[in-house]
Parts: sequence; C-alpha cells; structure tokens
Amino acid sequence: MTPAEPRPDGARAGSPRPSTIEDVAREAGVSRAAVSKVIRNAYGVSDRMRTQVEAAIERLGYRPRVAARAMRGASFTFGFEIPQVGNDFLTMIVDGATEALAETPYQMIIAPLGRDQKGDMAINSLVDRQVDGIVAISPRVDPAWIERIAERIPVVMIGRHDRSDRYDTITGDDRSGAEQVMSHLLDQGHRRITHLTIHPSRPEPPWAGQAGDEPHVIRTAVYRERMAALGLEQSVVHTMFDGSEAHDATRALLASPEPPTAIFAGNDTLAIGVLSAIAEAGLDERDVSVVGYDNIPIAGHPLVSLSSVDQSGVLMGREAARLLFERLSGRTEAVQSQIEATLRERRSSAPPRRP
Amino acid sequence: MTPAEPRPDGARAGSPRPSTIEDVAREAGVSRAAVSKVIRNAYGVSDRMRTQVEAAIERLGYRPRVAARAMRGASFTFGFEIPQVGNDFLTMIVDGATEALAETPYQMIIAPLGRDQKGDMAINSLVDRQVDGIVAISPRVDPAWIERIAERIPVVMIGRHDRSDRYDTITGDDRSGAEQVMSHLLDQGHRRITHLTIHPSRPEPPWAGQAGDEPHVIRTAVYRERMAALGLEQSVVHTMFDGSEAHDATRALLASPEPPTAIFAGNDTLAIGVLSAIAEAGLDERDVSVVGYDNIPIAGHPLVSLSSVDQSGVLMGREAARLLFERLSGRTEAVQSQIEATLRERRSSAPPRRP
DNA sequence: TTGAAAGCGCTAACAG
DNA sequence: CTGTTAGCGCTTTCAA
Repeated sequence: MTPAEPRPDGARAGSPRPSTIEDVAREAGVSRAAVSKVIRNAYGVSDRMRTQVEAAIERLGYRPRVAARAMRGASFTFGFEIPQVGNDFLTMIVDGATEALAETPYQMIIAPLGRDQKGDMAINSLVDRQVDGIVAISPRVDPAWIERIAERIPVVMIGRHDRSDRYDTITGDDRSGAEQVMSHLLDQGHRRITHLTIHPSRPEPPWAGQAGDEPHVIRTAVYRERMAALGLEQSVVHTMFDGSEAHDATRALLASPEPPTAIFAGNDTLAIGVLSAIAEAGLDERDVSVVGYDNIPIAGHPLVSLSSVDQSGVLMGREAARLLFERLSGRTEAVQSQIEATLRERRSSAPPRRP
Repeated sequence: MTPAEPRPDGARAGSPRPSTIEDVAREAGVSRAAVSKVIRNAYGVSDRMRTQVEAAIERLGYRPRVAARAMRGASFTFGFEIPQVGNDFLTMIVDGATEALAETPYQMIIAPLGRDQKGDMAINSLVDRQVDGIVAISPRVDPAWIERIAERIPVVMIGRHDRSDRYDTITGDDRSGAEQVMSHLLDQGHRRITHLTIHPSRPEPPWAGQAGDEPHVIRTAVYRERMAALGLEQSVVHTMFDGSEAHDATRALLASPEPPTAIFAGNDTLAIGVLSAIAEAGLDERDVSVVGYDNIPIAGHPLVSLSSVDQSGVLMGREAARLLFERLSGRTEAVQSQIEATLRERRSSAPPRRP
C-alpha cells in the first residue's frame, strides 16, 4: 500500500530480520556447524561451547527455521491426516498423540480434509511438507500408493485391517466389537434390527478388492452374519458421515410399516443423529434401542447415555506416535497393532416393549 | 536395523528419489525458471511452454517441496493455533476456514496445544514453519509479542477484543450475547443465578491489564453488572475448560443450602458438564436452568436442548481466511471484524419452579 | 573437538 | 518470452 518501503529486505522500522544460525555463530564466536550440533544435541561438542552457544541463542531469541532444516535433515514434525476435524473419535486419537509428543522435540501438524476432498490431498500435502512421519486415518486411499509413500516416510494407518510390510497399522477389534453389539441386542430380544452405516466408496475405486478392510465394512459384515444365522431379515441403510442424514434416514425408518426395534449405528456420530430423530418422534429406548461405536465422550453424558463400543482412541494416538518413533530409530519390519473393543452398555439400549 | 543398506542416499530398490524441478525442466527441455513460473501461474510463459511443462510434471508426478519454496518465497500454508482440538466451537471455525481455502492453492495446518501448554508454543511452531498467515485463537498470549510476529506474518486473532494496528481481530459480540442471556434468565424470574466460567490466567501475566479483552472476562463482567443492578447476590465459580470440573462444581452447588435456580455457563463445553451433574441429581430445567455460549452442534440435539448464544464459528473461520488473503494482497491497515451474537432459547432454560 | 565448504530445491532478479 | 545465476538457512561430510 505505502509504496515508499525503504528496502525490500528490511521490513518496517524496528523489525529486525529474525536471527539465523549464522548470527548465533558470530555472536558466540564459533562456526555454524558448531551451533547446528548444539541445537540438535549431536555428538561432539564440549560443555564450554555448548553453554556459550546456548547463551547466544538465548540472547538473540534464535529459532531454527523448519524449512531450512527440512532441506537437509529432519523437519521434526509428524503429520496427521484426519477426515473430519469435528469427529470426536479422531479428536481422541489426536489427544493421545499430542500427549505422547509432549516432551519430545517433535511437533504435530494436522491436515484436515475439506468436504468432498479425498484423503490423498491431505496426505500429499503432508508429504510436500516433508514431515518425518505420517498418521493416516482416511480408510479410502489406494494401499499401493500409500506403500510407495511409506518407502520414504514412516506411515501408520489407523483403522484399516489390511497388512502391508511397508507401513504399520493400528486397528480396533471391529469384529469383536460388532459381535458384542449384536449379541447384546439379540440377547435383549430384538429381532428387527437395522444397521446404519456410511456409504461405501463411490465410484468403486480400482483397489476396491480391499474394501473389506475398512472398519465399517467389517462391522456391517458381522451384522449380516449374525442376522443370517438366525434367519432374520437384514436391513442396512447407508448415509453420509455427518449425522444429519442419519437423522433423516431414521425418521423414514420410524414411519415405515414395520419399524426396527433396534438400530446398530456404524459410529457414534451417526448414532447421535439417530437418537435425535427418535427423541423428536416422542419415542425412547423401549421403542427403538440404539447402539453406536467409538464411545465418544458425549455418549457417556446422562442425557444421551448411548451404548457404544469403546476402542480407546487415546490409546491409538499414543501407539501411533510410538510406532513412528520406532521407525525413526531404525525398525524396518511392519507392525500390526490391535486395540481391544469393549461394549459399554448404557440406557439407549433396552429390551423392546413388544418383542 | 539391517545395517547393510546399499547406499545412504538411494533408499531401497524400486524407490526412485522424488523428482525435482530440475528433473521436470530437463524432461520438458526448458529451464528451471520456466517450470517455476508455470507452477506458480506467474506472468510470462507461452501457452506452448505451459503445456509442455505441465505434461512433464504429469509424467514425472512432480510435486514441489514446500520447504524449498518457503526458503525463497511462500509456503502456501495458513497456520491455525487452536487451544483444544476437541472443542466444537473451534471445530466450526476450522470448518469455515477449510471451506474458504478449498479452491485456492493454500493449505491449512493446525497446531494443537498440548495439555498445560501455552499458546506461544503452537504459534512459534507455526512461525518456524514459515506459514504465510496465522490464525490464533488462544486469548492468552502477550499482545506485544503477537504484534512483533505480525510485523512479518499476517495474523488474525479470534476472540479477543483488543485493538492493534498490526494484526486483525475477529470477535463475537460478547457484551450483547451475555446481555441476552442475563435478560432471558431474569425475565424468566430467576434471581439466584450462578455464573460458571474458566479460570483466569494464573499466575497473572505481565500484560494482565489486557485481561479485560478476553471473551470470558467480558461475559463475566456483564453478569456482574446485571446482578449488581438488581441488588442480587453474585456467585461466580471458576473451573478448568474441559467440562469435568464444571460437572463437579455443579454437584457442589446443588448440595449447597441455597442452590442457584439458574447457571450461566461461560461456554457450551462447561454447560454440558453442568447439565450432566443436574441430570445425575435427578433434577431438570425447572429446578436449575442452564444457558451456555457458542451454540455448538450438540446443543441443538433434542436430548440436550441447551439454550446457547450463537456466534457462528463457521462465519468466523471464513472471515479469518478472507482477512489473511487481503493482507497477502497488500492491505496494511488493521481490521476489526465483529460477528453478531444471538441467543437460541431451548428447553434447558425455563422459569424456576419456586422463584 | 572444531571449522570450512558443498549442497538440499526452489524463486527472484536480471540478462538475453 | 526464456534462461542464467545467486542465494534462502540449515546439515553434513571432511579436514584440520
């Protein structure tokens, strides 16, 4: 705006350019290399030099530029790709990882997905930023593509049940979790049970053979098996992931001639949407029971009291960070880590009024 | 682990090093500068060259390294500092910004705060990564320090009501919002109203004179004014931000000889904690009414139905992105943007049983 | 234990 | 319109 800027490099008065490693070296009377070693805690610096350099850093308020470091060595950054910022289960994962990174020089950055964006975009953006490790949560990316990335950067995939010998995976025990849900509902006497889950990938990706590895697909499969085993009629409804469609779908179900007495929702976000439709219809758990998956914090709230499968997101996040650190210190074989799943029974699921 | 790696630079078999701008230039038979211009959409490239270069990029799967770009020019990255990943109000802000960035070459990264970490850490980490713009949401950082950063990088502060001529601000109308809450409760006949809010900074920071600019402090001030004006006894309770302390504090309040008939919570997260204590005590809104602030999505859920002040976080996020882009294209005067606040009355607030 | 020097991949200024 | 060149701030050999 004011075209009379004094010098292009100098910024405005009183704003000295941030100091560089060079400045620190001069101030401490040592070489750049020496400073570099100090800030990296590298081997081969005398105590005297260390104190000198640290004093200079302090005096100058020096902070290493991540970009410059990344060009030669590490960026000291782990990148998290998360499909929805608002999803409380993912939040728990991030919390767990944040905690694990707290006392390390590593920082976490999160690349959120825009609506309708695919996971590739966010993962690519992390790669472009030369993060030292990637935690990917979107289940719908080409495994072969991820493997290629994992050749250069440690990758942990959370959720998907495929095995790779290039990247590590962390999964919940989706089969067991879903079994617990179904047993619970069937034991309570439910027979008309609808399963509500998110849409499968559309259009079918070329690697669709792998779709069976997605957590939601496994949960659905278990539902089908259990229903089939008892000769019960299966009813699977697909919606978008954000809960508002789950609400509408439930309303439609309730208006149908033979509404279900129980709904098994693929995750808690969907279940919350289901509960809202049930409440709006003036019904409760004796009319329609609901069970969710993930045990997000609000599920335990007494006003909501949603039965749900706990698969400790916090633990998953902590584990993800641990696996990345292991890779960084040399591990090359892939690891598959499985987290237990436990159904927490709450008020939202009860024996049906008329079985 | 396997110390017999063939070459330190070469990675493993079949993993060619990612292509650089140099490779693209060679492949397309042009200079590096030409490629650089194409990828930045810069002025001065013939259509023929553009197509050639784009083809080469495609063939090689080239992606520019952000670190290298950041060293000379821009990183095409906006950084968001957010104090709690799980807070749904902040989520709304991120969603708004994500949407605004969707069709641009800019990417967003989020630097979450660890527990007990201060906002400075996350903001510094963003600066270290040479982001092209910063959106800061933590209210408790030294304004002078932020101003210094804003001399080099565009900064938008969300929430705080201070004025700076170096950085932009976006605020809700906290005074009006709090007035609406208090009028609503008083009109309903409540006289014993407790205000529950998060702890003030501790220990007092040197710039504590500015504390009056924090949204929560303003809301508390309005509460005090309105109570004082009617000669009512004030009761302010401070808790941590995560809702579990709000739950405990409420339980204590309910057990006191003269429990409040209404609680005005500083934000929805606290209000949710309050509601859980009320529900656990077997009470409802006719015993103790609750009003929150932020109107997070769950507040509108029929099982919760929390009265709350809406200050459109989505709008704030969108606005933040817009302000950064304006700065990038030359604006130098600071802007203060204010978002309207509107109370949404729901079931959680009702006239007291015995006024 | 310390320092000198060679780049990492890119952009910007300038020359042709 | 296109290419040449000089760094950006750091890490990393490699000598001293």
